Amino acid sequence: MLNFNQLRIFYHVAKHRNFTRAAGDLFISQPAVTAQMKAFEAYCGLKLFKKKGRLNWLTHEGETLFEYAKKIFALEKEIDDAIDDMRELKRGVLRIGTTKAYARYFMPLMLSTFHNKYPDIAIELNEGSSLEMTYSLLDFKNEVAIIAKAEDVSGIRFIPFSQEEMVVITAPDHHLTRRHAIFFRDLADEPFIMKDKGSGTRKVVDRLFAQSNCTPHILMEVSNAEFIKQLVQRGDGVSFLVREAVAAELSNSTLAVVPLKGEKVYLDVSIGYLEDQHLSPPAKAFMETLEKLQLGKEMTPQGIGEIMAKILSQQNQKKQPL
Amino acid sequence: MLNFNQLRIFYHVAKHRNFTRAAGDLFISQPAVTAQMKAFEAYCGLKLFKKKGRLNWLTHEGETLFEYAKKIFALEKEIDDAIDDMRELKRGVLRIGTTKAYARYFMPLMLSTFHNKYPDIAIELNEGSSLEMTYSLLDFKNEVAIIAKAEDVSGIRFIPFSQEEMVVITAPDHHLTRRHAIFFRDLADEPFIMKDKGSGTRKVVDRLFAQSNCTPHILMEVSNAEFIKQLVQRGDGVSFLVREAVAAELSNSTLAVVPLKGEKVYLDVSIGYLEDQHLSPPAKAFMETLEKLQLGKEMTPQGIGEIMAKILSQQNQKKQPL
DNA sequence: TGCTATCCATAAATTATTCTTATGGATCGT
DNA sequence: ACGATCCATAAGAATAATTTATGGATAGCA
Repeated sequence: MLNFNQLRIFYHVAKHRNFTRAAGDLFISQPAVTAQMKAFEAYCGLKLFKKKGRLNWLTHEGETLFEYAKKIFALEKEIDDAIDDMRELKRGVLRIGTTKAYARYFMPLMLSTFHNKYPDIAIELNEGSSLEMTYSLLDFKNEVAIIAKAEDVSGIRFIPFSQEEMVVITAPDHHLTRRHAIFFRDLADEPFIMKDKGSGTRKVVDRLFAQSNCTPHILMEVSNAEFIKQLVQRGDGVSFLVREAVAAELSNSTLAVVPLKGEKVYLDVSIGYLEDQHLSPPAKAFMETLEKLQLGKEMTPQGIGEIMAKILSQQNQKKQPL
Repeated sequence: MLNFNQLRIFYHVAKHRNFTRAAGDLFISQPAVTAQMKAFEAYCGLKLFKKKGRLNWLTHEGETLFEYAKKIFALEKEIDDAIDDMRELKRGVLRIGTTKAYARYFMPLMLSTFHNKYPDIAIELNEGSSLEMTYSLLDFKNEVAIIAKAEDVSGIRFIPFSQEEMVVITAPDHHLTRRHAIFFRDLADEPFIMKDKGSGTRKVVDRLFAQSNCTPHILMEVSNAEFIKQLVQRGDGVSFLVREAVAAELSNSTLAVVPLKGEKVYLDVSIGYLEDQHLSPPAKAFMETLEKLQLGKEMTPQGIGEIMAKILSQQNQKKQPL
């Protein structure tokens, strides 16, 4: 088996055609070089040097090996650089999983913040239901998941990130739209467009119906929030979604929100990652970035809207001093 | 400094995604692998593996390093192959120096014999005067020189290879041509075409004139034997050359030979190489090839003509059993 | 020609590295 | 729950690499 230590010493000897200077390069003593070169020639079964007086030449065989050694140690430098880059976040991949809604509504800003700070880290954003994304952590497809914590899964740690207000949505001309505020149980009387199983939204809705001791009249079970919005808009039924997801429709009044009596309902958004796995440097950096966004987090629920505002103000602060 | 031992172990671990099998590959114990991988991760400052139960995965960083490791160890294999090839004479260079006359008259056959036996060794044939070729050994331009031993040079060993008969050449219609035999001193009366200094032929001629107590009447001093032959052919003078060099002209009678009274004169052809330098495998193989050609060498002078005949008969012997 | 500086070789001792043995803990399939 | 598989840990052993000290050879220089 080729001894790379000997090859390295050979490389320096060949470079200088001088044992003593090679020793200097490598911060070892000259006899060490002599010994290793003797061993290397013995391993090869070839004479690699010719000595004329105090001049040192390479044999043709030595020259051949020198060419290879150059390639090897050029590659070694590449490797060392790659290691440094990965450690210093000048290279790497951040694999995040999230739901379609999150991907659409607030991951872009979140990721652009991260990308601003670590421009050399490639971002891989995967979408799926909260549950799918939770499992994607377990088989290492993603390192971080930004999802509604659907249920406790052993091995995964969730830390709360934001709380999204959830609202009853109706068509603008829906009969409920005229009401000032309703009870959640009132929704049991309406055709309800239900989000698919596996989503955090569904979990909240199920819980609320259960707490209200009634069962929804489910018109349809849909995974795609965009589709839900269209159905509601057509007046086929009502639904219950994260406010942020209908922000555009509310501002142009294609959808309406009916206030609920009592406390506001929130969807807890968490950041999940594997409990006893080290996070990769990019993932660690991402988590730190997120933590900073929450630095001034008050006790009051904080939605992505406020977080986004914070991000934007931070970016402005950064730009001003320049 | 990157530890190639660790990289090698990492490479095998990554290949199998299994520490124990890597240990098996390398004929070391599994704890050795564990220890080295721990050290390697510490060196990199990066987690390289993820472990899920008994399954082992590479992190993205690990995958990146694995790609590099593959390149490194592919190169290592190339190096090992190159070393083997060079040792087994499947690769290499034979650098020979010789005189123009030799290069023309008998190196081709000699080298084709060698090339037959070692088809993968490249042959580099350099030409120059005997003296130049002797010095070319000293500065490592050539490893072996086939020349007339011009003079003792410290550090170079000469071993006799062949003895070439030297003959007086004249134009077919020259007045000497009619003589049955002449004394060497008779040549002092003729315009003599002298070979240049530094050649073995010149040395013999000088010696013979000195022994005959006379000085030649030098018409011209020429380095090129072909030119000498032309001058002699024109009848401008006589000269004294190796018989083998004028074989073609003798057979078609464009030149004539005048026999010398007394013993025949020979030019000693030697093989020179550096005394205390190891010969490269190709050079060693070449020397052995030459030695075999002389195996049945008798005490009588043996010229290249006889050696060539021997080579040819050996080649024929080889061909017949097939 | 001898002096000196440079450079490589050698030998013995030391230090560093790598590996082994022995053992234990975790996981997974049956 | 049991055995098989696989990795981790620790202590000691084996191996490899290096150092120090010294000597010999060569070449430049006085």
